[in-house]
Amino acid sequence: MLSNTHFAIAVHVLSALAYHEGELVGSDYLAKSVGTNPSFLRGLIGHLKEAGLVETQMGKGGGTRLAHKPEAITLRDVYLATECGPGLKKHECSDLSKCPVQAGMNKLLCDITSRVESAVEAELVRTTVADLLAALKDQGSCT
Amino acid sequence: MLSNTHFAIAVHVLSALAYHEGELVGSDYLAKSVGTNPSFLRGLIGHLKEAGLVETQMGKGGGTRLAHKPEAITLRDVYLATECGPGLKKHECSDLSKCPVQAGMNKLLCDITSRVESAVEAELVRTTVADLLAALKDQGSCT
DNA sequence: CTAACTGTCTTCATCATAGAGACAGTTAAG
DNA sequence: CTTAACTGTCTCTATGATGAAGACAGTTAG
Repeated sequence: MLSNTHFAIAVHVLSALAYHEGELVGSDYLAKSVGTNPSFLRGLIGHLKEAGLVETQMGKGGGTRLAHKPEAITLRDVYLATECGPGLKKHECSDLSKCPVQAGMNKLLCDITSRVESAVEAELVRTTVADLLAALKDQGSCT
Repeated sequence: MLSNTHFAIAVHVLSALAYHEGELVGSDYLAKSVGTNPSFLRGLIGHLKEAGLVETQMGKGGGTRLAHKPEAITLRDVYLATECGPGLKKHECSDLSKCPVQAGMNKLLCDITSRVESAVEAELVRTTVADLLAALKDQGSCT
């Protein structure tokens, strides 16, 4: 989890949108800013939209903007929006083996993973997009 | 992070070793038990050995055993042993872009990742291999 | 009507990963 | 001493996931 590139890109996109708060930003601009291609980005933005983090408008002059104030969007939201499905690699224990350790291992790993998942979310919920933007501005990266 | 299959397999291996505590267990047996191939497993065991979690003995009758009591091995140890290097996908922001959000984003993402990393480790340190083994036995998976 | 977008599909190249086999080095047992 | 049974470490290969890129229908402002 979080190894997913999507999360990083989504954070980047949302920060960019927060920077241009209120405006509709095109996927071409965003793609260039983030360093990926518009098509891929539109797919990702679709997920953010499903999660209710952004709004899009089609047609000429269309684009994407935040659906809420930057203060109201936490990185946990971004994480849940991008980390589609239960992130855990299943590791499918084949139940064929006779090893006694085998049988219950899957359940155990699931438990561990979900506890870790919770810990990750608990950490991420502490940061909002507004925090990121403030940090960026503090760094003086705005020329 | 934790998306790594290695972690799950390592947990499985260490549980198996804990079950056979004291004995030297061969990589063939372990591979069959865990459901992977001996060669790959020997590589993984090499990492666990480097991390001081297990001891190996070469030659006839050789194999692997835990280097410490199961109570003394936490999942954090396993995590650090298997998750080689800084698990974060870099996402290499190209500094060519003019977008003001661009420049400081990398550093920000690194900060976030390392905080998440700490949270993960803090959760994992709460569970030991002994806990896993006890849970497995409780489940009655030992026939 | 046209230009400028999004949303969605398909195709392609790339890369990480694990499976598998091979082989030298090591050790116990006879 | 010889043999058998291991580990440690290669290499090769098949597979799957991933993102880049392009195409195109649908939508909307002017």
